[in-house]
This record gives sequence, structure tokens and C-alpha cells, in this order.
Amino acid sequence: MSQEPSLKRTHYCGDLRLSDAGTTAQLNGWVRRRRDHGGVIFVDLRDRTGITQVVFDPQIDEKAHALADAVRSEFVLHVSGTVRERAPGELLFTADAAFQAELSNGTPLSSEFRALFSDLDTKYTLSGDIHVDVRENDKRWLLTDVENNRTYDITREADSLSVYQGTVNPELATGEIEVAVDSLNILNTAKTPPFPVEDDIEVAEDIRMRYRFVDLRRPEMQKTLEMRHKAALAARNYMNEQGFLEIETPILMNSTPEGARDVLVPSRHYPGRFYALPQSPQQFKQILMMSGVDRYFQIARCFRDEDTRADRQLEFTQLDIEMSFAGVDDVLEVTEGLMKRIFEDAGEIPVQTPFLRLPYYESMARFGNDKPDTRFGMELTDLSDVMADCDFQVFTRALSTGGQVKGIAVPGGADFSRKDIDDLTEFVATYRAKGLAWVKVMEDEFSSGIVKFFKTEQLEIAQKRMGAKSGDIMFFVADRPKVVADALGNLRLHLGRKLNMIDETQYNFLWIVDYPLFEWNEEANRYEPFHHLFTGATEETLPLLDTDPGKVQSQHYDLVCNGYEICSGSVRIHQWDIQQKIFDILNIKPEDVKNRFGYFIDALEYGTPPHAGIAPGLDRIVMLMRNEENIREVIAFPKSQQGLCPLTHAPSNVTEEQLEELSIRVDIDI
RNA sequence: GGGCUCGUGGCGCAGUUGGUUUAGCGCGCCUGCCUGUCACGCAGGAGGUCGCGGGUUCAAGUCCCGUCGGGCCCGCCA
Repeated sequence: MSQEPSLKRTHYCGDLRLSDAGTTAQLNGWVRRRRDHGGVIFVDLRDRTGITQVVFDPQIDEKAHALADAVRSEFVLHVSGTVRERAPGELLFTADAAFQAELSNGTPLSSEFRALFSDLDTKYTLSGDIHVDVRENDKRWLLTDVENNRTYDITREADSLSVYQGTVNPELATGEIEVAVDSLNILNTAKTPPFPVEDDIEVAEDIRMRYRFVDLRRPEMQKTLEMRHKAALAARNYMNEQGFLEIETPILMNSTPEGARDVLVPSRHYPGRFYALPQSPQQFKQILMMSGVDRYFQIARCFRDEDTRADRQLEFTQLDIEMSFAGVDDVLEVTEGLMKRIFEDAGEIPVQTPFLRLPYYESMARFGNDKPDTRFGMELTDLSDVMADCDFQVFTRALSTGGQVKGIAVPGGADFSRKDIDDLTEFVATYRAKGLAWVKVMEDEFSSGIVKFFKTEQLEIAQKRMGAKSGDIMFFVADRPKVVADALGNLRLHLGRKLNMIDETQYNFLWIVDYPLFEWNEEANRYEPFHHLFTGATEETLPLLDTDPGKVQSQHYDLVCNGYEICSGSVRIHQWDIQQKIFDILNIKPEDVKNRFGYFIDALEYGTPPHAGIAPGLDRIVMLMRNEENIREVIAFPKSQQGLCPLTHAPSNVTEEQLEELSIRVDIDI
């Protein structure tokens, strides 16, 4: 038999502790760093659990030490050796035995004792953050200067204390031990990595993506991968406990032109026809309810061929949920339990249930959007009534054409410079606001070029309503309601971040409810579904379908956390006649209904139970728990903003033969 | 479809109104020395078609045009 190197390990690199000292251990891992001191070589060996310092000492094993000479960063090693306590370094000084009491009783060290350290060398000056461990009662102590990341080994001799330089690394969980290697196998060599495999690196994202296999070795990325796994596991366990069945639905389905663009897959058997990848398993999960499954869930990959953003990918993952004989409260309750379980189990983030519920219109009015970040104030205030008879034409013109005047008060904003305000004006222009009016609130006056257009009383009412104090600035936007909401809502967020008004440790869960069922599309001159075609209406507003569809309230709900929409769902329509009415209002022709949803309509008529569902977005949940602002940080192999895979370079060209089989002719030069 | 922004050794950056700069700096890398480091230290060294193409100029990393790639945003995302 050939002599294969042993791959067996007894521990992971994050496992060993002082209590393991004296035992033997075998580790596998990557070389984080090699420190060659001529006589002795230290290697930090890393795997996904942590780092252990392994030592190559020629006096322990000459062969291993010689081999270690060639070891470089990211080499893959198997080592075996003895776990040992890190021995004290050089003797720094001896001190009076009287100081022993200070080490044992946990009180802060006396200035006399501290002075001994500084007297020796200012580099040993102790910080205020000192931690003492008793290694042996009345005999040995380990003193850790946490702030300076330095340790001291203190031993009681006959009548004095000997203070040695410590070799413990307080930053490593395994920092009290090391493995003295007696056998080294270099399992593989490695090219010098393009960037160091450690946290807090400053490397362009495209470089990290190109070398994702190196990037993912970094501890924080491993932590993200593990947290994502735990979140999915927590979800599975919870849904199982709640009686839900996990059922897979097709990845190849038919295209539904409503909503986002579909990712299409050509069919070989049916030239000219295409499968679509699911934007969500919406129709299948409803059919599962019709099929008597009662409670379904799936960790489902979804695809939407739209341009991406920092929190949007071409493909993403939803915890897709549907339940029969359920209404709004049932779904919200299950979802609250699910969120609690995920955030607590995977993220160690405590969650209070039930969550607050905020009507859609109120959210729009107070925050300018339906995914408010409620971790800070600075809410929008409507001033349309107050400003109706001012002399500022920008306001009056907007108001007379059905617009609004709203404002926010920014704490401390009276200090903003002309340039600051210009930048903010440019910022709101992105959202089509034509300007940003401002008034600074001073000790006993209002300051601004536009003050002269207002009665003092008008500005006073504005100030009072917004809660602006002396030293604040009031910003106003006058325009169509949509523009006012977009501009001020985003300005609020922008300034909230810029002025550090957000408590990053807080998680504000909030249901947005009472959405309208339809939205009027000005350009197309017709109603469009606010959510999707199968969203049900509230019983009270259902009669309005015939008279005033714009006023019908849906049974749609969104769960929002810290400004991110993390779940979206609704009670579905389960009666054919109501579904029919929706198609009519939306002007979808019967033949289109038949072509696109025929199977679904059929099923509706064969005994569909009332049902409702929701779909939490796993990626965004993990983003929140990891405090990441980019979705690519929580996906192992994400695509670039243009939809390219930085590793495999998908999408790729295919051969003429492949195209021919699919009866596809590509009409561009490749 | 549109706006903004970035692209200089492996990585992160500097490079002034175009010119004394042989395109610098830090990290990393290589060689040698070093038995207690953990951002080891010391000495020496290698490594760049300044994204690509074209133009202006006596002269371009620097100015202009185009193009490719990354990012953020608007539109879009039922």
C-alpha cells in the first residue's frame, strides 16, 4: 500500500484549550501566517473554527522544523504534536510578595504595583483594562492587559513575585496553548494569495469575487455562511414544529408576463417555446393548498431578471410559506414566531413579539415609503394647510395643482453650510424634487432667503408641528405626493445615517398592513394590482370592487425591519367569481386568462380552501443579522450588478450545435 | 434606458495647472540572519505596456473621444 499522509484530525483549529495541555492533537488547516525566528518557527494554522498556533522546534523534531522552512501562507498542512501551555517568556522583574493580595482579590491594581511595570519600560505601562486569572491558588497568575493586548505570567517565589513576559495571546480563543509539532505533512502548497485571509481587509469587491474561494476562508465570511445555515435550519425546524410540510416546486415553469421579467430557458422539444424560472413559487404553493397540503413551506430559489441594487440579486432565496384555513392574524403569528426563532437561534438577537402594525397610508405619510426605518425620528410633517396662503409661489403652485407641502426638521441642521444644503438639494433631485426649501431656526428668528414669503405665524406653526428647536433646520418639498414622499423619505434616511441618528444594535420589526388592492396607472389609464393578481380584499371593502376599485383594501401585509422589506404576503382569493372580477377590473381578456392561468382557474373551481401565505427573504434576514448593507456579502457566490458570475463568467456563449438543437438563432455578432 | 463614480506592481493608495520622477509610498512577495513571536525584528532585493483603443501635443498616468470592467443610484423590481 502506498504511504498516504494521514488526514485524520483530533480537533479543529478553534477547539483546544488550556485543559487539553499535555494531550496529543492532530490538526488540519491553512497557514495564516508563518513567523520564522531562526531557531523556532511559529505557524498560525486556520480552519473554519479558528486559529491555533503550532510551533516547529528543532529540539522537538528536526525534520518537521526543516520542512516548515518551506511553508508559506495558505499552504494546507496536517500536523500532529503535543498540546502545551504557553510557557512564560523572559523574567521582567521581581516584586514584593505583598502585591500578591492585589492579584487574588480582584480589586484594581494599586498605582505602586502598576508603576513597577512602567519603570521597567514604558512599553509595559498597564492600561486601565486589566484582567487577572488565577492559574494556581497563591502560586501563579496570568495578568492580561486587554487594551494593549499583552500578558504577564506572575509566579510566587519564596518571598517575592516574579513577573515574566506572557506568551498568551488574549485575542485567540486558543491563545493559552500551542501545539508543539513532532510531525508535519504539507498536504498542498499555495500561490501567494491576492489578499490576506483575515477580517477587515480593504480590497476591492471584484478582486474578492474573482478569488471568492480565498475570500470565503476569511473568518467573517465563514461566520456569515454558518449564520445563513443556522437561519435556514432554524426555519426548517420551526416550520416542521408548526406542522408545515417542505415541498419542492418546479424550477422550470411557465412564464407569467405580469410583474418582473422572467429568466427564460428555451425548450428543445418545443422549438420557440420557453420555460421560465420562478419569480416565486406563488401559483404552485396555492395549488398545494388546493391539493389539501394544508401547510407548506419551501426554502425556494427565486429569479427576477431586473436590474440589481445593493439589496437585490438576480437570484435570491425565500422562505416560502402558505397555509390553509388561515387569515391575516394566523399568518402574522406564525411569521412572528419564525422571525423570533431565526433571529434568536441564528443571530443571537432577542426579538419581542407581537410586532407593531402600521397602516400603509400612515407609513407613507410619516416616512414617505412602506418600509420605514423606525430606529430614529425626523418624521415627515404635512404643512399643506398652513402654506396654502403663503407668498412662496413654489408652494402655492404645487398646492393648487393637487400637490403637497411637507417637511422634516433636522436636529442641529442650522450649522449646515451653503454647500451642505446644495448637496442635499442635489440629493433630492435624484427623486425628481425640483428644489429643497429650507429655513434655519435660530434663537429668536427664522433665517433663510425665503422667510420673507411667509407670515411669521406660518413658520411658527410649521416649527411647532415638526418639533423643530433652535439650532435645527427645516427642509420643505412641494410637489406631487409621490415626489414629496420619495424626496423627503430618502432625505430622512440619508440624514439619519449621516448624522448617526441610528442605533445599530436595534431591530425594529414592523408590519405594514391595510394596503390598497389596486394602484391607478396614470400613463396606461388603468388599474394595476398593488401586490399581485391573487391578493384578496377585506370583507368590508369587497363591495367596492363594483363601485370604486381604488378604495378596496387588500389583505396584503409586509414585514419591515430597519428599513428593509423582509417579508411580503397576503390572504389569497379562493373564490372563482371574485378572481374573475379582479381580471375584469384589470382588463385581462378571457383568452389571456385562459392561456396564462387556465390550470389555476380550473383548480380554483374544484374546492379551494381559504388560504394565505407569506415569503420571508432569507438573504435580507441574514444581511440584517450580520449588519451588512450589501446582499452579496451574505451569498456564497453572488452575481455582479450586471448579472455576471465573477468566478465562472456565466452567462457564456454556447456552441452553434446547441443553438441549432434549440432552434435558436442569435441576432448579434458574438 | 439614464445619472454619478472608480480603474496606476499581487493588494491598498499618492502622483499639483501636461514637463527633473528612472512613476513614489505602505502592505505583501523573494533571499539572508535571528529560539518566544502572534502586525515578530533586522539587512538586502525583485516586481509596473498607469484597464483597452484612438486623438491633441515637442512632451500624456495627467487633456479629449470612444470602449471594456467594477460599484452606488434613478427607472425597473406584480
